[in-house]
Amino acid sequence: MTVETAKKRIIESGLKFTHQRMVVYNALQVSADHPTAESVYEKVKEANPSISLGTIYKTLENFVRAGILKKFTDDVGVMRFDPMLETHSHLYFTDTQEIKDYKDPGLVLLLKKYFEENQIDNFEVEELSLVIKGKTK
Amino acid sequence: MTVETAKKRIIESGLKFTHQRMVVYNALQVSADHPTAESVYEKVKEANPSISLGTIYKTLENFVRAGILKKFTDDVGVMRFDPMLETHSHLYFTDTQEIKDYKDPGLVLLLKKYFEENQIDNFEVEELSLVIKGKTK
DNA sequence: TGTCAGCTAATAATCATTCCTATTTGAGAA
DNA sequence: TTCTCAAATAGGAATGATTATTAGCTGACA
Ligand SMILES: [Mn+2]
Ligand SMILES: [Mn+2]
Ligand SMILES: [Zn+2]
Ligand SMILES: [Zn+2]
Repeated sequence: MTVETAKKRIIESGLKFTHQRMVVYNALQVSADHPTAESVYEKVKEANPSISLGTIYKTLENFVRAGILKKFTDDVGVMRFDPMLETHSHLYFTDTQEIKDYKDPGLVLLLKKYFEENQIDNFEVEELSLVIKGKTK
Repeated sequence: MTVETAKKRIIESGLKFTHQRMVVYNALQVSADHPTAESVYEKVKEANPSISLGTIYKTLENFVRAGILKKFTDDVGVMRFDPMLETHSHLYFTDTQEIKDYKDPGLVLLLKKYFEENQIDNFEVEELSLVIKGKTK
């Protein structure tokens, strides 16, 4: 079932279906955190020892271009890949280094409304993202 | 005058005053953009050809630790140094690659208030920063 | 069954940043 | 003023993440 879903998703995004793409796809769907290319590599390599790190990078990049994943650069400059496509913010845990999703439609609306009412001179807002740093309470 | 101000600022931050520190300090005070270590190096090297890139990095880092500068990682993962110490946001110009300051106390209050009223489960917010991407209108 | 465009593995190259170390500098002690 | 020593610097090597290159492989399709 997971295999079929993955296959379907990959093919309908316009990419050819391959074993490597499937395992990378699945690794991301089950990940709660926001894995780096390196951590996807480590995970995938367990069952697929011959896969190369370059393929991981290229596959992730292809998925981003195809709209299957998003990517962002974390606060130390490392690329993170994110299977959640809807607009959301990230919580940076300064104690554990985790990055968790924070989805809040109310906040999105609030910000959108704010910038509609308070235009910035000579600037057209295209994308807003809030970086939230803090720690476990 | 600039020299004396720089000297004063560096010494009162607890650092020894050196020529290298002065020129790096001044390069940042006059910069409108948010320079990288490399761009500070290029600028400073004109009048100080023997300064080394390692010294630029170390000096900038010392200034950050001393509270004279702030630093952040831009959207492609490169370190940026910022002489504006007060809380503010950054406008990322997707067309020109510029990063400009956007200071808006109203927005800061709005966000602060929002997160006081809408607590996040098991998370204590320490720092909020809004990344604003867009282009010249 | 043969072809060919697209994939992949392996490895080299790049880029930003940090580390290392021999040498220099300069503030304070004598 | 001269001496001394910790701190600072220059220059280059090392590191880590990412991208580029390329030769060989694979699988859909004629
Ligand atoms: Mn790095
Ligand atoms: Mn990098
Ligand atoms: Zn996310
Ligand atoms: Zn700024």
